[in-house]
Amino acid sequence: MADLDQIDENILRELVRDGRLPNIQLAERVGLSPSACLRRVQDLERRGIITGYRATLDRTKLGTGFTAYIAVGLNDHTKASQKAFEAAITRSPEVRECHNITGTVEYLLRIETSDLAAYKVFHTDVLGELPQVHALTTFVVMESPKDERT
Amino acid sequence: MADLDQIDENILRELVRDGRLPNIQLAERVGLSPSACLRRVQDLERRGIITGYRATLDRTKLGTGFTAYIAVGLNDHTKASQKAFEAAITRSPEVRECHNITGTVEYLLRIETSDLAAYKVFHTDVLGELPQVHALTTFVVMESPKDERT
DNA sequence: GGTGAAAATTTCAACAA
DNA sequence: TTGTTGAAATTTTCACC
Repeated sequence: MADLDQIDENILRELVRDGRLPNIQLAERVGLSPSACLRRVQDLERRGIITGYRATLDRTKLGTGFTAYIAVGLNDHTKASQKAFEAAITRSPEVRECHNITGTVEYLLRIETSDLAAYKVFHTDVLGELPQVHALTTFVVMESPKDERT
Repeated sequence: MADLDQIDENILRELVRDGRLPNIQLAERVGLSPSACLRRVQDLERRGIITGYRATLDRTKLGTGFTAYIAVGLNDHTKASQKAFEAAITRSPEVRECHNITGTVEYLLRIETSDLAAYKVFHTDVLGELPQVHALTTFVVMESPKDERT
């Protein structure tokens, strides 16, 4: 699986916190020379443990300030229904995440749109039109006190 | 609000895709000189549009293969309760996201732990001990057919 | 894992459109 | 205001110990 020592874990923690931390400073924080540190980082990348680096944006300052989660219940639990639903979901850019969950409903979706009006269009014209969908419960995100989505 | 031109949007798109893209290459892709490009990136950072950079990890290769969402209802809706709850949540590394939502409950949390046993410990010993918490509903993530968390 | 040096990049002051 | 040039400061990278 992984097999990481304490230093590797420290490296990951620092890079998740700041993906642009200069290798020199990273080395200092984890107690290695820059070259040894770089070698470890490159190893972590090569092994697929670090999958990439991303800038994180404040989406409220861009157009896409509206976020909601939707719990979706399907009419039945057949594989065919699930596949059809997932296929439709995958095509919709408003859907940023789709999780198949345990519980009273089958799916939890994260939706991002420019505003409530755009959300309503998606809710009605896209989700409302899917024959597999039985119940929709919307939770509008008002604030995110913590958000460490990677 | 934002007021971004096409070049800014291109910069953001590239940096979300690869937060470590060297400024020289970024400049080339958006059609600017390196220094003009750097100035724009620094502006975007200063204006809070770029909020940071993160390494993204393959968590299945680490120990943290268990993911669940929890809907949390509080006893009351006072600001004090919310602040106390959010403070406790922020300290817990298992909590990767905390969203304040509309609906029958107040919060939706995303929890990541190594396995179900660790999750149970968190559920009982951390969340169960918070005096503000009234109701907890767990949704275990079985699969994520789409996941574009940034 | 460390050292040291070459290659590459970031950064910024001065200048131009 | 926005972009460019050029050079110094910093960082990355790698062969060798």
